[in-house]
Amino acid sequence: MERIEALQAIRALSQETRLDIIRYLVQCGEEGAAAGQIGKAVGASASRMSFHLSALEHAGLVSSERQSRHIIYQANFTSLGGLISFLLNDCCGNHPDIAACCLPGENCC
Amino acid sequence: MERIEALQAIRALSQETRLDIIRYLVQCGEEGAAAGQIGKAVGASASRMSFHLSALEHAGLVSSERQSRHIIYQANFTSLGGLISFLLNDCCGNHPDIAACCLPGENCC
DNA sequence: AGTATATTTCAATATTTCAAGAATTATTGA
DNA sequence: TCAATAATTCTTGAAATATTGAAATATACT
Repeated sequence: MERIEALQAIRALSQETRLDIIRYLVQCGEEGAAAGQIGKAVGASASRMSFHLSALEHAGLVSSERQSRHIIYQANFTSLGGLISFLLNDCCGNHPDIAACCLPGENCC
Repeated sequence: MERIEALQAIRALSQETRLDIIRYLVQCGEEGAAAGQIGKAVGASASRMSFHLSALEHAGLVSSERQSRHIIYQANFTSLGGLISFLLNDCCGNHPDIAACCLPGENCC
């Protein structure tokens, strides 16, 4: 993930409700969850959910798919992994305190 | 790192100049760099630097120390590592796409 | 067609954040 | 003490962001 893309992902995560949405969607895994269900989980109104989910989708951190009346959102694990790799490599590269946490030879070290 | 602390760190990183500052300070390592030197590196005025460095310090991502007329800033690698661990564990916990990047048994998996 | 459900869109408002420049503080050395 | 350097603080205004509630859209069911 490149600097600008990473910045957009970080911006998207930098808001409490949106961070909670991601944390919840990660727990939901591949199955994802409907907007209303996520809203209940994080305690936000429908219009707020729509606003924040759209921001997350725009940043590439979630994807969506309509299923009848519901719109199902899923965490984008590839993007999340890319963001973490950016922070590890480009942003914190090679510092022992941080690199110790990764496998050598993997894309994140 | 806990949720609120992580959120503050993410907010601090969510601005282009501040992200550049961290990237530069990480390159500088333990030695750190003076505010003016960082400002030259990232192309920001003195008052902007002061504003952004103070935000980063408040979030715990950098520390500072006066050395004669200069104030030397250093990246806080412990905090950066904590943020990455938070994203890996709490935020993206156990998903294979992401967990594959870490050592099993380490604090981040 | 009519009603209920799920979600998005829109407009208004409030809040936060950023940038620019002037003024201020701290330190050093002549 | 005075001048120079380094950095911070303060003020102002502009821009971006978040919240609320009402209205609109899409889908499903009867």
